[in-house]
Amino acid sequence: MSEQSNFSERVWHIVAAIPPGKVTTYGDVALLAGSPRAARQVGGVLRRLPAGSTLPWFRVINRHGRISLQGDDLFRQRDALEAEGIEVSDAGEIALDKYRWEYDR
DNA sequence: CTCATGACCGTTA
DNA sequence: ATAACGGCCATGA
Repeated sequence: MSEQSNFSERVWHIVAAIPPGKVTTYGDVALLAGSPRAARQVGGVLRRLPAGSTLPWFRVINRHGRISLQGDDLFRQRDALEAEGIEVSDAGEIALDKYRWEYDR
């Protein structure tokens, strides 16, 4: 009965399920949301999150294991990840092999 | 309805 | 390793 009506809602549910200390990619979220080619739109959804949202948007990075954001947003995402034990280089690189979230079920 | 945008990705060089 | 290019497609104006 939990049929999600639209892409944005599916993205919200998936991102909300990423456990602390883990990350996933835009492409993986798109895949789980049922639109394998809509990785770009995942970023669009996260960019338009309502102010005050508690969604852990910072646990989504790109396929290279790098933070896609620039400038101040890059620093904020890096700090949020480091705060839960994820190692991030100054350039914004994360070891996907080590921190990638495996969705099962 | 059309059009522009873009927190992406795979391929190619 | 980096960079350019084209395709992709949900969203908002």
